[in-house]
Amino acid sequence: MSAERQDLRKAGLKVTLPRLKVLEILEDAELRHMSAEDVYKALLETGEEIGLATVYRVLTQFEGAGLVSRLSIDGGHAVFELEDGAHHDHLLCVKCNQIEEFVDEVIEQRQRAIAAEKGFEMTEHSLYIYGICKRCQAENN
Amino acid sequence: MSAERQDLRKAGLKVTLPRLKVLEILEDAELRHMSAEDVYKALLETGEEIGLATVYRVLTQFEGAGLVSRLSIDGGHAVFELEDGAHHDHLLCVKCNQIEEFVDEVIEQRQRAIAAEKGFEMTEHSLYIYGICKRCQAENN
DNA sequence: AGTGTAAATGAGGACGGTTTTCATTTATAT
DNA sequence: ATATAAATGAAAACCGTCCTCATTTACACT
Ligand SMILES: [Mn+2]
Ligand SMILES: [Mn+2]
Ligand SMILES: [Zn+2]
Ligand SMILES: [Zn+2]
Repeated sequence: MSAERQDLRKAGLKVTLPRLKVLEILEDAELRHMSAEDVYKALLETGEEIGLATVYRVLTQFEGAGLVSRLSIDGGHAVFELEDGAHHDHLLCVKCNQIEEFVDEVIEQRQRAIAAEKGFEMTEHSLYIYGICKRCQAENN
Repeated sequence: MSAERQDLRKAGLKVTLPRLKVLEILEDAELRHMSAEDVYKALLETGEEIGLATVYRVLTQFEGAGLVSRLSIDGGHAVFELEDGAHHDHLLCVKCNQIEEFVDEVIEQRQRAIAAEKGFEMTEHSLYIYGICKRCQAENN
């Protein structure tokens, strides 16, 4: 039994072809961060005829099961990535849409402190740094 | 000439009734953070028959003119607030949708440092802390 | 004040990403 | 194998936001 089948079973999800294929796409993709549309197109390229609605459904279920996490990018569409258990935040290039990741314990700590100061019971946070990546600076000058 | 008229003139915008009324709503509202729909409903309550499309247009123009700023809340609709020149970030209650503001220089600094480390030319950032506010903790236990 | 002109408005439709509906197919327990 | 609940695909619905275009309005110049 493949690792993907086990992952789905553990997540309490029936092992179906769409779920297996979506999981494979996410694992094999060169891009770590993919929109539902990206996943859908990648499926078409491998010859799988899976509907876009199913892709959305499966990704949402995967999120619920903790297999993937969803980024809500400023004003646009959602982006999904395989969940690896370790929290991180994102840098987004506004020119080429490339996404980089980072972790900063100082920021994490300050966030907890701010929530505490305000009497908030923090459930999560979302931090995006927007800018122009190194490559786009060089190219576009 | 009212302060609002001057503000509009300074922003290079013709002084029209919809723009004056939207500005008044934002200035007089008990809530500092309002969606386009909120503004639209507030206008209806004061008896002004201003179309929702116009509200969106005016808010977008105000944003362009630096009179208001727009928050893009996780997965939902945009929220607008009067621009006061000083950057700040937000805490959002996931129960009652109340919004609080904060400024943290340590976080601001770390963000700049991270962008620099990655070779990014930072243009902006968005930081939201989600949680349960003090009041909702007390009520909902 | 009256007039011309460009800009702004309102109504309704378009739009894009996402979700829902419902008839059909499929996975899994027995 | 069979039964049954769950999953799927196609198409339509949804929702916040933006656009189109005919009409109205603000403002500059008499
Ligand atoms: Mn990531
Ligand atoms: Mn604010
Ligand atoms: Zn780039
Ligand atoms: Zn609350």
